[in-house]
Amino acid sequence: MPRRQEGGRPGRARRGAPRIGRRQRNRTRRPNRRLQALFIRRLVAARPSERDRAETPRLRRGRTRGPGRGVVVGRGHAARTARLTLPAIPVSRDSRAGDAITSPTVGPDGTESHLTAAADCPDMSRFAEVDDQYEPDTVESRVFEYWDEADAYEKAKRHRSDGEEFFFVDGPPYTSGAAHMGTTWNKTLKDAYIRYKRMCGYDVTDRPGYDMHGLPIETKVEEKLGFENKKDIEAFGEENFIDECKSFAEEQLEGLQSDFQSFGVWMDWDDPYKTVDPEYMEAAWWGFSKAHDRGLVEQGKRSISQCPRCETAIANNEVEYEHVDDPSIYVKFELGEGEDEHDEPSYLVIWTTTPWTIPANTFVAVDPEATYRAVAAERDGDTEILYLEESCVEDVVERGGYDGYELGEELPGEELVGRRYEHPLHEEVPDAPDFEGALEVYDADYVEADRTGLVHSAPGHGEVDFERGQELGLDVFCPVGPDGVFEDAAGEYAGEFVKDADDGIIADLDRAGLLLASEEYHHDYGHCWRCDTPIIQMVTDQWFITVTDIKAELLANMEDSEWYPSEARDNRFRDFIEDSPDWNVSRQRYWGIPIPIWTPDAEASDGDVEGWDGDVDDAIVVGTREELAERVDQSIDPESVDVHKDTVDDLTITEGDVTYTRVPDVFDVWLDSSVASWGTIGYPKNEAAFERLWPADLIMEAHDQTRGWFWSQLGMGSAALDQVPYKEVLMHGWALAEDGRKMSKSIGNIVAPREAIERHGADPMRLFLLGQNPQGDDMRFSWDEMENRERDLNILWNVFRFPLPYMRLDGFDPGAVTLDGAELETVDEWILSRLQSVTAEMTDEWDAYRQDKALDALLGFVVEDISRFYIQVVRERMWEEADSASKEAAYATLYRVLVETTKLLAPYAPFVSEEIYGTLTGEAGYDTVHMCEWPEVDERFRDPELEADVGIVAAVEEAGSNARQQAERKLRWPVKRVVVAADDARSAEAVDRHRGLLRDRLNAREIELIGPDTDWGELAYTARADMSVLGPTFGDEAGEIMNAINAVSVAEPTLSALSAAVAEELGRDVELTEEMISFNTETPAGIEGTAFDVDGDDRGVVYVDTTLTEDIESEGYAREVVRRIQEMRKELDLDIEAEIRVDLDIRDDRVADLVDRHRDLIADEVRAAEFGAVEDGHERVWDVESVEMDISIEAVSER
RNA sequence: GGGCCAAUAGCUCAGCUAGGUAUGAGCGCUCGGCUGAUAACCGGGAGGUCCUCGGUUCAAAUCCGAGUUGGCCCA
Repeated sequence: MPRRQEGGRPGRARRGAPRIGRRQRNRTRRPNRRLQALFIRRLVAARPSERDRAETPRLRRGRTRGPGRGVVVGRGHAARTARLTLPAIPVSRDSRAGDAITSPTVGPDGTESHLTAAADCPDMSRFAEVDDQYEPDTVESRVFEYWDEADAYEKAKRHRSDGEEFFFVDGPPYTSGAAHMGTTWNKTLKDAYIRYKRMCGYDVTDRPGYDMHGLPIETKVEEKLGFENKKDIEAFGEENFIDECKSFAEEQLEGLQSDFQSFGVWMDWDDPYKTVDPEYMEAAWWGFSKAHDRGLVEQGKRSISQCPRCETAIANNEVEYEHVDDPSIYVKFELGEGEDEHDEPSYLVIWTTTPWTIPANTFVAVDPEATYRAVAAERDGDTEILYLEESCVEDVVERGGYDGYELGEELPGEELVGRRYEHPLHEEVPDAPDFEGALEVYDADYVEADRTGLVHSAPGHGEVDFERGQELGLDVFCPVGPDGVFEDAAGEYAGEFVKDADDGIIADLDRAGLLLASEEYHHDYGHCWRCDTPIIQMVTDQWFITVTDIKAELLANMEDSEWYPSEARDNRFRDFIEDSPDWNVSRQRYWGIPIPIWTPDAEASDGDVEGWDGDVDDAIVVGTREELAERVDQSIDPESVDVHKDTVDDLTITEGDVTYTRVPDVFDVWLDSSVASWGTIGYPKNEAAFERLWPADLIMEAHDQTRGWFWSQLGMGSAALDQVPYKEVLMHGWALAEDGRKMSKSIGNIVAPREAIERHGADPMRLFLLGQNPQGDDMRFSWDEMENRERDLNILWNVFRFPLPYMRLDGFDPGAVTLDGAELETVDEWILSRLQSVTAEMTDEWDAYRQDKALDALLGFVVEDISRFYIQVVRERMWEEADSASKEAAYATLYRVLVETTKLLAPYAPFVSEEIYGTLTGEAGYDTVHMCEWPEVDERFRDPELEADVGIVAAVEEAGSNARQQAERKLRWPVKRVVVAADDARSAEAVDRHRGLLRDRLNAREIELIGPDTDWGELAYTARADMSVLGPTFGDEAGEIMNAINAVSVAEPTLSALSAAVAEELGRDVELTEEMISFNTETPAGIEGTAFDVDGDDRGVVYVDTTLTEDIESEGYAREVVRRIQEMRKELDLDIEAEIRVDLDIRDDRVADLVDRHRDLIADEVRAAEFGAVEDGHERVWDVESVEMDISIEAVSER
């Protein structure tokens, strides 16, 4: 398969070129002895021209080491460079070259022909030497470069261009700051699922998006330019300011783009959708105009959160709550004459933390159901009547510093309703509400029996006050301007910033004798999320999409989307929809999509025209740039016009006598992203794509988007198209810091993805992130876990590089030596079956959006099955020098397993997968592993019975190792026999079938099997109680009986024997049944035994007979000697093939004699040319099983 | 202040929907083994108030209630 057939640039394609940029290592790589032997043997036969090439690996040994980690050149990677120089073999997209191993071809010369000498192999780059150690950064650098050279992303994408389309929509991150761990998790998930879907054959839409408008950027730019408020912006000029915002947003975008690319996200980085592009802005206009067509747009007064610095409404979810100290005042509102029976002055007592809202007080609210008391409170001989909710009386009187009080009449809240009172600040604020209906007590459902039980209500400010005021038909009085400064209507307070006016208001109330108590209150108060200014509630004119009118539709549409996890949709999301108010989409700012509404303007019109009366039917809502160009008085080009505020504000529309001017507001930035599902495909301009793709197949974001993007899309989609714009939602959590709290600057616990990549690499970071449950739960960041993932990949790396030297030397050709022709052995069949099971499990998990569980299965397979079992068992077969069917089968099996594993890993760790895949497949594979098909289960290799067998055998082996250790018999010493007492036929069967395997693994001379129906002599038995049976039967006594059953031991495993023993233990008889107990065997003396279990179920016992015989001792000691000599060879840093002379002095004649019997074995293993006196060699005295051995060695060549 | 979610070994988490001895998993730690993948691999061991307090039950990590801490959302 071609990889950039124009080849490498000069000078970089030489095989064996010095490698730079690798970490310094102490160890040097030594070719192993068998490899040396092979070389020597083959060199003899090789022609001179071939010899040069065959020697290449030797030359590499002295390779230059580069500087430390971090400086990466990566040109020297043998696989890559070789690939680049080789002639290209064109491969059509359908040729499925990567699957050659599944559709085997037989070599032209029959099965023997593939084992050619390395020098003859045309494709030696395959199975090329790789780094000893997995180093993420060098792998990643090489792969980045390779992707670039090979156009890997484009190829992978093009490869699926005929596939079924899958419309993924990227939720656009906001372009401020750099990528943090949460965004990183999000993008990594997206990347993984896109890769997975591609591997499954889909043509996936992968256009990334960026949210680039809005107040956050405005405030950053204001900061940069040193602006204080809107007046500075006006002085600077709107156009200039918008330009600044645009370039700032673009700058931020670049930072994000490179961050996302740094951890291998493959999206269409050359063509992201940007909410600031005219084409995208048009999508918002279009959606809004559709909502207008349905009558869902209106202008109206609403109580909103206003940032007085930014001078705009901000969304509730843009309000951040912070701890602050505010005034906490109790104020007496004097009842009017004749409003009650008392002669003393009477007051309604209210409590507030916002004294500045008192000028706008319009009514007092009570709970009609609650009980109120008239309280005669006395101070300095004066008595006054206070009306309070009864549970609040004591507290208020105490705060008021009264000398004493008497409880007067008791009355339900509804009896207070209708009473009139005087405005407490009517002197300071002459315009204060006193209109019809004002200054009265009303009932309201927001009243609680808290503080005083009476609530000061100002419909010009508070949200609930406003709503109740509307219901009651009360006028709205709000004497505050958008900048938070009191206007003229505020009387004496005019010109003062509201918060600054608090003290004066409190003083005035005090002077009027209306201040009952004044304290400080520590609580959470809303602040502007951008500039940290305390927000104020006030009523202003805003534009709304009246989503409350289509609430039923929203709920019904919501049901059309599938959520993972599903509870999120049915709880949080539904709740939010049900409670959501109309959507305020207007902002009184600059950097946003201008609201496309033009209203009749008396001043701009010729002749006698009235201005707009607020009826939205009289307004013009423009839906597209085309329409704009057609309707406006000025001449503009719809293709090129930028529709930002500075441009469109100058455009007018004239129809008949009436000239319309644009409403100056811009959209709430949440509206921008709400149209992403059609904005990203260029709708309304690009209708074809919309028809084909919309709605989105999948979106995935964190749970904060329930109230954000999940909601805004549903609202906008429903308003514009009466449909939910997405089919599936994967809702993940937040990235928390190691301490379990959210990452935040103030706490200083932020971990940037860059830091994680530097410390452990992008693949390990991705593995960590993708190993987290993606459904709803928050993720707890952990350096430890990331290190573990790096270690997992290191194991994979070792597994992958282990067979390479052998395959390379033998010229293994996976195209010729296939599984179908191979004489598979049991372990081969087993690992292939495991591969099928893991593939099946992973596919299920991916499809259920639990890629984390799929990853667990994969890593378990790599670590447990391949590394700890298969490789261990198969090593000897690979060491064989001669060609053999067994070796071929091992090669073919391991090759298949590794390639498939790499594919399964590809969505998680795209870098290391690429390198492994490239090295394994060479020219025969796809240009990138990410073009591969997701592995399918090959039923031919699936053998659940065999998997169960080996599971049992592995359990027996583990137990055997345990028993060996208890007997203090090292694996180096053979044991006479291993007895397996199987509890069930299935276990016996498995052991019987795999005796040979067990014998090897346990270094036993013999495996003896005791079937389930046979007792083995000299065994005692213990019982284990089943609490689920004991509990219901014995109730209170169950625990005690359980302990007794577990404690006793009997000679035979029968109920009667046990009953007797338990009765004795307990001191009384209990009636036991078979169901209550299960018997376990107990180790007899002299022989060590350990129970083995499969998935927690005991299946039998393994006994290791460690009786020594001369034969065993002889081999055991000999191997001890070998081991010591090998150790000493290492200490001398001898080459593997270097021959030595050994001087062996064993200070025990019997042992010396035993060892001597294995002289040949020792000589062979340690490459001893001779035994004899060593005078000036390396000498050590060892203690082997309490026998002193004096060993000296020296290299013979040194003499 | 309200809604939703979480809390289990030093770390990251299973187990909780259908209550039944926490032989929990991986990693880490520790002791031992292996030593031709060796910064790999294998075995043993230590390590838990299952956040707290109540309740239901013969029996609660699991079900119920209250609280604590953390997270998200909303005020």
